[in-house]
Amino acid sequence: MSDSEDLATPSRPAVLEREGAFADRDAWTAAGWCRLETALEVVGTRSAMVLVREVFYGANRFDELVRRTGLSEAVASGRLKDLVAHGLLERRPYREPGARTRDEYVLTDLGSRLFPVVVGLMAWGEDLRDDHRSGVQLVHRDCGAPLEATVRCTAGHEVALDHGAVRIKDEEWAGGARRPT
Amino acid sequence: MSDSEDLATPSRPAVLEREGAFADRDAWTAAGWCRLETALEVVGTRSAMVLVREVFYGANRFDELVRRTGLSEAVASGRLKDLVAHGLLERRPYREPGARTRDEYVLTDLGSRLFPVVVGLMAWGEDLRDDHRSGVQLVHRDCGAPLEATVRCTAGHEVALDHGAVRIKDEEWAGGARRPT
DNA sequence: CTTCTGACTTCGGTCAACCCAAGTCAGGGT
DNA sequence: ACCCTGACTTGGGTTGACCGAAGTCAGAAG
Repeated sequence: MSDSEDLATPSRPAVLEREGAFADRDAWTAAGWCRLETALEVVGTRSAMVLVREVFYGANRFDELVRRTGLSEAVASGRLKDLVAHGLLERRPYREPGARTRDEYVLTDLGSRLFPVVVGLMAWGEDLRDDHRSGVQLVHRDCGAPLEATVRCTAGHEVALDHGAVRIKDEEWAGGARRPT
Repeated sequence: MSDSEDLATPSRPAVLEREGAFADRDAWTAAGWCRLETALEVVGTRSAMVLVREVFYGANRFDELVRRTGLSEAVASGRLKDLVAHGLLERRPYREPGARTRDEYVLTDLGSRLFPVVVGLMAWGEDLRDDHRSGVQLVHRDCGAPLEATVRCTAGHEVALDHGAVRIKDEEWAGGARRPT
């Protein structure tokens, strides 16, 4: 399809292909539908992300999380509540010898599934600054090579951007509603 | 209960191992160092993310981006400027027959490297809502299977959370500074 | 019982991220 | 020359994300 205008001709970077109803540029707005926004409501803030990061790094206690994230206690406290409420973290009691029992925050399964996102953002942050030398690095424990996030399909193929496609999940069902939340 | 103070024993979810100077919980604060924060300064807002998403979906023009993201023109305009300034997007002129030349926004290489992050967030958003039926779906164009983001090392091994480690990239160099930002 | 300490909560206050509505501005069409 | 349209910009206002400092509160130590 020679795009009516000549705009498809010059080296245009690869993007996702639109399939089905999604192909019609105006029939659909991903606005309220895309789960990206759902995700961002929970982890779209700096405080949420750095807290999650620190939990990945093995910090679990309130004071440790506050100190290592640099957040204020108020924000840390509030955000931790959110993260627990949304099921990313779980509060569980612990007790140091000679101290009263307290709660620590540990990753749930849902929380740990953010791993690719965290890795992806860190890797991209390096690209952004073009700084692959300073800062903190994630590596494979076994072989020492740095980590990166990749995209693949559930069938196991690695998928580059120009081999991906977007579509509406359940067109039948969605067709009726035709409206974001 | 056995898990009063022997807090490492009970089923504790996997996290990253801390290596080198990073092993000392107090010697280091990732605060200003972690590139996660660098990344979030640029794409940490909802507006930035949804714009990037729409560009991945093949929207390039201002009005289209505004309409499909649901952002106000003012926010879209400002954010697009940021994204161009940071090198995620590139402005390039186009012209429809019988209209004056305008600019459209296309992904740069840097921008397209956010692909795993976008996929990861979308997949995680589904887990969060436990809704794998409605909304928009990314699939492998060739085989139709849904996409997911995974973590692996540059040597090609797939890396689960409990096989990853954190460390300071250049301890020699960083040791002198010992301070964020 | 009192003290101490870690984990919060509450209280101002700032700044950034949005919104809607109403301009402005540039260039092709007529 | 004038109009129209798409791409912004500006203005006014709300909300949400943060901060620092000052409480509160529960329970082990003394």
